[in-house]
Amino acid sequence: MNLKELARKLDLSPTTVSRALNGYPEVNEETRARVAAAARRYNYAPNSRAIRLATGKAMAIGHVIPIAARHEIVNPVFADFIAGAGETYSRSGYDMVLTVVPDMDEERVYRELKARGTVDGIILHAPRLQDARLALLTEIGFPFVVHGRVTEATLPYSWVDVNNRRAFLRATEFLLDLGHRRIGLINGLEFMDFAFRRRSGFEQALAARGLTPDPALMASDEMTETAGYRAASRMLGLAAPPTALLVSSMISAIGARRAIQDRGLTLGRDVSVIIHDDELSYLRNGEAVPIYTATRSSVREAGRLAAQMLLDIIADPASAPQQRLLEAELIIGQSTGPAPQA
Amino acid sequence: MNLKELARKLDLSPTTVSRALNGYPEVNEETRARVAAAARRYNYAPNSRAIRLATGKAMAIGHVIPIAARHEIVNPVFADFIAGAGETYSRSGYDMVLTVVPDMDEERVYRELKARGTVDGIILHAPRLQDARLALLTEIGFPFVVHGRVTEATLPYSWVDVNNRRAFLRATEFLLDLGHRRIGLINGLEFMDFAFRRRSGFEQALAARGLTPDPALMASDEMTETAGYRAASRMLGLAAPPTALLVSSMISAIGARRAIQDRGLTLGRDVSVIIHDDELSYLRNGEAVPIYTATRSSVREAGRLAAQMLLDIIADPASAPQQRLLEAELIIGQSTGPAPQA
DNA sequence: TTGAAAGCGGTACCAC
DNA sequence: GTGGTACCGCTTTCAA
Repeated sequence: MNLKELARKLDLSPTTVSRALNGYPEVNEETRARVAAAARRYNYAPNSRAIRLATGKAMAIGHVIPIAARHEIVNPVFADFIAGAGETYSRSGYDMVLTVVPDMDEERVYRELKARGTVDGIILHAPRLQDARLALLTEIGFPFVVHGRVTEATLPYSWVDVNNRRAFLRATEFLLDLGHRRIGLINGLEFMDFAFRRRSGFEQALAARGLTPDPALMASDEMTETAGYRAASRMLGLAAPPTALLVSSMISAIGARRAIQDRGLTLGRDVSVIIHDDELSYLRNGEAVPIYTATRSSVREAGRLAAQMLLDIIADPASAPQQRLLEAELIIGQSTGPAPQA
Repeated sequence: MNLKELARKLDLSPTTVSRALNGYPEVNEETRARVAAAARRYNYAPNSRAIRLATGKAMAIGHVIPIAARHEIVNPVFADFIAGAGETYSRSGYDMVLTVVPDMDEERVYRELKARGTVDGIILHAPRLQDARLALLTEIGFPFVVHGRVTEATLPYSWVDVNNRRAFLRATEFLLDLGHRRIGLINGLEFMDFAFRRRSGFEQALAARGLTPDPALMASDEMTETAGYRAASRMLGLAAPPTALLVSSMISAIGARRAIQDRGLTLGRDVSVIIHDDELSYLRNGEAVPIYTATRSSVREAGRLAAQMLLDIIADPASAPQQRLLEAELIIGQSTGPAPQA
């Protein structure tokens, strides 16, 4: 059933039917009611391909995942962000198009996405400290919002980010307050902007107490279980091992825990662990546990916001750039961390 | 730049330009070369909205995630499947549309997806033991492939699945061979088809040795850290606690590990753990660890296959239904499991 | 308040 | 081998 057929059944013109269905004011209310009833009766739904061609809008937003960051898609942070964005889109009648691109021809993909008009705008994931995509998208005039920030950007741009620096600053301070002096940082790849910021928060907290970060107690690698295991294992094998670990992702933290176990150490006695990007709700019930920070619900909220921001910018390009910094929902449980060694 | 403009520049008709670009044989090769050059020069890319309207194809596949299974999106299994499917789509010029639907109006969503022609077909995720969506999609004639199976289906349908039953059967056998007799199963919600199959494999292995499954040693809940913690904690507190745990997801396994620790037990000495849905590559390097099973790469392959299967079915509906069962890539590490108690 | 008709940017059939 | 033209199913002036 399409518009023309429906109009014929009603003995009306397609124009009027279209107007009635789309809430135009000039339609006789009685007519509108008849049309609405018929539409329901015949299960009419407007063809989205036709609407898109006629209006020149794609009614879709692209989420582009560089394949280099493919493990990224498995990252709960990414998934939560997507879930949040999806809520916004479905409320606004937009589709969410997921594109996985081999990073060799990233530029071609973005250019084509624009030229073919598949999507109206883009959410950029996994930004680097400096990221060529900003300039490209700005140049071709493609609306976009970055999930995260690009520290070394030279152009204004829109972004939504969680305050990674502060989250790690506070977590580090917390450990310092407990008396820890040798804290290991197991971080993501630090050409990624978020990882860079996390380290900066970590170092800032140490510096504020007059401490110099020990390079041996800092690791930067993919946030996989393997990498977490290796990093933790190496640090714990040092002559002066860390008494606490600050881990940048839940996945690496699994590896870190395993490393602790393999060395015959006990979490919460020999080592405290802080996990970022994690949410263990049972910890909220007041059970004795190590400390941790959580951002997962913040990230979902970031997804909702970023999507809405992009829709707003598409509706009114003059409103760009917009920025929004969310505080990480930092939750610190009751600590059973070790008495720090002298 | 659109087709008409490009044609004008070349002093050719839109028809010829279209044919040249789309590889029709009747075009003069010299002409084709000229057209190709101009297209590149002017950065021409055909408008996908126009193509879609003209051809009546959406060139897009929908992946629908029931919001009830929203944590599902965070599940590595889901993400890997998506990543695999994405590879297939980008090779075939298809888009992947992710739709998160509140399960209240699931039916409406599917009907509209069909009526509006947003996508050419659907991949169905998170199927239940019996799932009304099969009948609905079949009735409205919407091509689809299920990621997983629907045990109590009454209609033929297409699916791609990983052999969950066998994976859990083998894992259980492995533990039995080690001498374990009290094995705890921490499973997902068993109205979900995959979870049902996993339990069935578990029970089948026990039955083959004349053992009766102990209800106290079986848990079925969401695959969250919280649930994993609770289930493991409960089982370990029994008068006759399990000497090994078989856990259905990496996330629940984190909780299970934490429960083991909280009770002062040691993994690999007091308790063995098997994780499904997990891939710990460092375990492959021969380090002494408990046992585990892995399906993650199988799942990515499943995603590739399911996408391809759907594209084939769309191209030739007569080829449906198609089915494909993949064996889980079962990896069993060197065990450090406990000597089972008498 | 309603309708006729011209697009939107391609595809594909039919002539030449 | 190339071009003319009628769609695809809507939206959106412009007239009535």
